[in-house]
Amino acid sequence: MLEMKPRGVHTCQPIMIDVKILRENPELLKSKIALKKFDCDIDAIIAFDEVRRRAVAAFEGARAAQNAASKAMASLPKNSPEFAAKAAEMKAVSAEVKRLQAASDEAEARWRQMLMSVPNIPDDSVPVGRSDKDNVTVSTWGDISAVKNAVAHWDLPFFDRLLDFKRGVKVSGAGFPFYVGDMARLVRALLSFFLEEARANGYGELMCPIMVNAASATATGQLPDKEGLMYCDEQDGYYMIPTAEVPITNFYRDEVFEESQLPVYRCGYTPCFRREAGSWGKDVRGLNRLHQFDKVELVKWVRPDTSMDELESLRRDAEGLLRKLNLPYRVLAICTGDIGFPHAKQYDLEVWAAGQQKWLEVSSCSCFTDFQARRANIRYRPADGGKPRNVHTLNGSALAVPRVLAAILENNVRDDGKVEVPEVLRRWYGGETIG
RNA sequence: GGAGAGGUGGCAGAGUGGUCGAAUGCGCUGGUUUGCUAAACCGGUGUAGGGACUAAUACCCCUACCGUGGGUUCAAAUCCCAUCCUCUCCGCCA
Repeated sequence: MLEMKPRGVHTCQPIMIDVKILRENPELLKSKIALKKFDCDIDAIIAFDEVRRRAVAAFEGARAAQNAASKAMASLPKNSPEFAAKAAEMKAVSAEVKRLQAASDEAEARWRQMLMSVPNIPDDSVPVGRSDKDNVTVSTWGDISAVKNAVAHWDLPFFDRLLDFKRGVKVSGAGFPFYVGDMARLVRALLSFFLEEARANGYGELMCPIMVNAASATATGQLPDKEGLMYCDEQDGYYMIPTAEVPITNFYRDEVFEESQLPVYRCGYTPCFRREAGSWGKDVRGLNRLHQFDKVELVKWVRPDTSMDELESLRRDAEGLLRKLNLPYRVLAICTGDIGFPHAKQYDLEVWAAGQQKWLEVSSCSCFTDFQARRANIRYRPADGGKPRNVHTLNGSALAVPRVLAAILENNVRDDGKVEVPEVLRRWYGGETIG
């Protein structure tokens, strides 16, 4: 593990799940979590909660006594023998309090660490399953049999000219291609289209830092376990973002909304960086899997009772892009065994790449309920004036550029070998074909 | 990169070892007064954890929190060290 210089303020509430559920309904929690693929010993955590509470109570009791004695001392004359005697007597008490405090702190730290290992509870509507084989196709759009002249995008005659992987390797390394000329313009057109659609759907745009501190990466769940996913700058303690979800979600870290402000929608375009060590070997060709790619991300902060509806509308917002691009796609409801650690529910959108005869994931729309909001300490104050509660957060790609680009290139080959650029992009692209 | 100043409650801003979770002002909020509004006056107004009691995330008790982490001390907002951040000046720079 890397030793990183700490950066940014530490969020002081890294409690991953609602402790109440843990205490009051452990069996339910256990059964729900068992549906996911993560190891997590709820019984051990509950048992340790008792240990922790005893340690905390012991320390706090001792500290209370010490504080009381201290207050009494404050009113004694400083040079009096009583004062000296009391001070001497309190030395032993002080040492004991320190010992109890250390024990309490240690228990607290270990407990938090244990809670970190508890994944989010899958929503009841999530299909039960063990692996990606059990994901459920909930809808399909477009006619994949209507595609003519389909070619894998890397076999297109202009591929090497407009997508320069070779020079990318020279300049950076594998997985860092250059988009050249018209292709660069097409990427820009896609990004403009995605952002304008997001704006029309009510998402306020952010241009984000693409390097973040450890506190941010922890809040969205990349740390502590997945640092291998990210490139990082050890010298200054920065991480290259794997998705705009990280800076955008952290935009409101440690903040409290008024209930009347919710829901809040934001979007942002960023390059995304993925080390993805060890995952190579398949999808190595072309645009399917890159170390750097461009993506527009949508993020929502919503009232808890609305989050599942918000997930549906988020998904529709992402789907709308594929429809307007006229690209066939399907929607998968990710099953309990394949769903991510912080996810309560997740849909993946997969576009049909006719040349490869493959479905490529271009979006993942997820509801995290209050899981990320707890880590990131994002709350709202209820309109009735009650205590602040955690919001629910959601996010979805809309969309990831390279695979959408691959699908456009593979599905729209004309008889003359050029690729027809979707109508909705021409406003920015400034032409009808590429190639 | 160099020099200096500073980080305190929603905001402004006191506080340099002991009833300080923290003066005061503003804001917000409840009330009194008042043709209405305003003013004036009185009161309330942070978060988290633990305990007790509960229908309760309400009341009560305790603990912690004055950027963050550590140290000194019987006792730390206050002293020491480290660190992050902000501001001003200089340098460098798209």
